[in-house]
Formats: sequence, C-alpha cells, structure tokens
Amino acid sequence: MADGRKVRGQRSREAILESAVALASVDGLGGLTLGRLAEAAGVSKSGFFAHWRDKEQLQLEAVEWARRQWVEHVVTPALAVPKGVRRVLALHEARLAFYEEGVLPGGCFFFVAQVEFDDRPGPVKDRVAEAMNDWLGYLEKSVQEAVDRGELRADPAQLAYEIEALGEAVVTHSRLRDRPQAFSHARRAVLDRLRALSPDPSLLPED
Amino acid sequence: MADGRKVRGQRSREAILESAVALASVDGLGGLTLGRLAEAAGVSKSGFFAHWRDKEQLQLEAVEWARRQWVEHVVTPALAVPKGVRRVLALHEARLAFYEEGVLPGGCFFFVAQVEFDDRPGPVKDRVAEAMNDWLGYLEKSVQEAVDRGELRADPAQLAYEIEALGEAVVTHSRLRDRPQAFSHARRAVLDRLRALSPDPSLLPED
DNA sequence: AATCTTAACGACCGATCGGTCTTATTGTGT
DNA sequence: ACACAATAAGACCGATCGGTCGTTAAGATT
Repeated sequence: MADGRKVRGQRSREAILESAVALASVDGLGGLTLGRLAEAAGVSKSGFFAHWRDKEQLQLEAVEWARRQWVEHVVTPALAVPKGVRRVLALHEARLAFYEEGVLPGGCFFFVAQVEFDDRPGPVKDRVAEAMNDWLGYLEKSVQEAVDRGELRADPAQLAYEIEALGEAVVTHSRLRDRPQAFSHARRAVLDRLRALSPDPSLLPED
Repeated sequence: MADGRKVRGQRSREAILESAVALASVDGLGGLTLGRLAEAAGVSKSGFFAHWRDKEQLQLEAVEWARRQWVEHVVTPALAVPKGVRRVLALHEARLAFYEEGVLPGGCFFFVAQVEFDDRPGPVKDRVAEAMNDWLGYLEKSVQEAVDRGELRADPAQLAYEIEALGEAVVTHSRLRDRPQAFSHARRAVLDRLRALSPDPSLLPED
C-alpha cells in the first residue's frame, strides 16, 4: 500500500464518503445526487466511478462509514464509564452530545436513513437494518449488564426501545420546535426512567 | 356549488390529495413525483395543474389533508374517552392503531414529513411544523387536564415529548425490526409511565 | 342552438438525473 | 527511456424531472 496512486485514491475516496454521510444526514441517501456530492467533495462526477460501480455501492459504503463514525463518537466514549446503569446513561448522553455538537449537519445519518429505507426493500435497507440491529443490540446488552449487576430492574429490550425512541426524537424536535427544550426533555426522560428502575439512585447524577 | 363540473373537479382533486398523502407517507413529499402521482390517482400529469399552481402548492394542501386525516383517526376517537389520564392513554392507543391498521402505506405522513423538512426551510417546513405544534399542543393539553383532575403528577410538556417519541419510534422499528415487538414496547412504555405518574392506577387497564 | 366556463388531455420544453465512454494525468516497475 | 497501471476529467447519453402550451370534452348560461 505504499503506492502513491492508491494513497491519493484512498484520500479522495474518504473525502467523498465523508461528504456523502454529511449530505445524506440532511437529504437522505436518495436525495444525495452524484452531481452535488462531487461538487461538495471537490471531485468530478465521473471520477466518482473509479471508486464505486454505481450509486448503490456508494450508499452501502456510506452506511459503513456512518457506522464507524457512530462507534467513534457514541460507543467508544461510553466505554470509559463503568459497566452498569452509569454506562447506559453515558450512551444516551453521548448520543445527545453527538447531535448537539452538530457532528453531522442533518443531525443523524441513521435516523434519516431508517425513515427513508424502511419501506424500500433492497441491499441498502438490509444494511441499514443490520447497523441498527447492532447498535440496539449493544444498547440492550449494556442494559443487561446493569441488570446483572443489580443496578436496574428492567426488561432490556423494552428499555432499549425506550432509550432509542427518546433519543431519536430529539433530531426532529430540536429542529422543528424548541431546540434546548428538546434536549432537556430527552435528558430528563431517560434520567427519570433510570432512577425509577434503579435500586441505588446514588449511581446517577443529581439533576 | 351545484355545478357538475366543479363537483367532478373536486372529486379528482380529493383523489389526488388522497394519493399524495399515501405516496408521501412512503417516499416523502419530495420523493413524490407528479408523474407517479398522476398515475396513482388516475389522471394525466397536466390535468394536475388545473388544481394547483405547482408542486409546492400541492404539498401544502397535502399537509392539510393529512392533518384532517389525523384528527379523524386519532383525535376524534379519543374524545369518546373521559378527560384525564384515560384520554391521554387513548390518544396513544389511537395513534398505534392508526399505524397498526395500515391506514397509510408508509405508516405516518407527519413522521416522514418532519424528517424530510426539518432541514429544508420554506413554506412546507413551516406548515409541517405548525401541524406538529397543534398536535403536540393538544397532547400537552390533554396531559394538563389529567394533572388538573389529580390523575397525574407530571410536567405536561415533558410527558407529551415522551409519549410522542415513544409513539413515533414504532414507525421505523415495526418496519426494520420486529413488528409485534415494536408495538408491544410502545404500549408498555407509555402504560408503565402513566401508571408510575398516576396516584390512582385503577383508572388504567391491567396489562 | 350558440356561447361561455371549467376540467382534463397530449405534446412538448429545458434542466437534471444516474451512468458510459474516451482521453489526459500521474505514479510504478523495468 | 518506455510500457503499464490507476486516478481523474470532460463530453455525452437516454430517462425522468417539474412545468408550459394549445386543444378538446363536458356542463352551465342565455
């Protein structure tokens, strides 16, 4: 891989993927046109086909790219917090921080991709569903760890659904309604829920 | 308005709007193309311009149409239930029934429209935001009525956010993951939440 | 019956879409 | 130096997009 040509290629490949995920977080993977993508990434439209056979191949790889980005910004930071109820809360907070900091201009790639592809069967839907399954599976596993430690009394799948729902809703509510209030509601909702389910609320922050 | 021409015009106008809302619930208001819409509604593409100046005018009226549909299927049925915590639950259940019965092929017009337009300023975004404000305002008012009757101890805006989030998430989760489980989680989440906030849980169903 | 109004149609327009093809540039191996 | 490989560019293609235009069919008015 010391080939200067491939290195350069990899660089623009990544630049395109980076732009693709950002643009898709706003207009969706379908609303992403090759022309605007090429312009945003600073390459020509045709040079794009040196890296992907067609638009769908790019979409599939964009999902992978967004997944890595999610792991980096949300999952990894929460690993610094001890397993149990505190890590569950940390995952929720890391998600909100991801949204609040505006890492992606549209807020959340996967939220938009889900809504866009939940009714459109095909490889992209499958890949999006797979990524969501992995994430929700991890969220659920983290809840299970808290249950195992006696820090929560809860059905992990049920609580994972709730945390996911309360977190996702911030994306639209912060944009269409009151932004600070949306984040405040999402924070309080999960914090209150965890407090109610926790035999030892001292593990959770005051307010 | 006994004019046969206008009557006929009104009929196809409504047929188009009905198709528009249904198609938009799947592909969004942007993904809705005039060609496919004309075909679905059984009219010619150009005949469409007898009713609306351009696509945006249709989109705006489609929002109104979807709003009326929501009131008819979700708000009105809940009015049969007495004010208070039971009506709050009835609103949630009516929403889930709306999704579960497949009234719209895509599940929920407003959920898709929100995600699509939250980053696209303009008249359509404003209209969607207005409709969502009205709905969430009504949800909040219903919670307030329950609080006033001593049937709930809650911050109305906070609880309205939670119910909305837990309900909306069903749309994608029922399509991308486990359908019955999604509905079950959404039901249990709100029921448990209301129980925890209610001084008199006997007002709520057993399980 | 003649006239006017309204809905609806088919043909067509420029722009943009995803995608192909040919060519130029850049770097590698001999 | 020369052949080869890989990235990227520009011109171009058929299809489809939102939208216009001229016309026809049906019903109302006189």
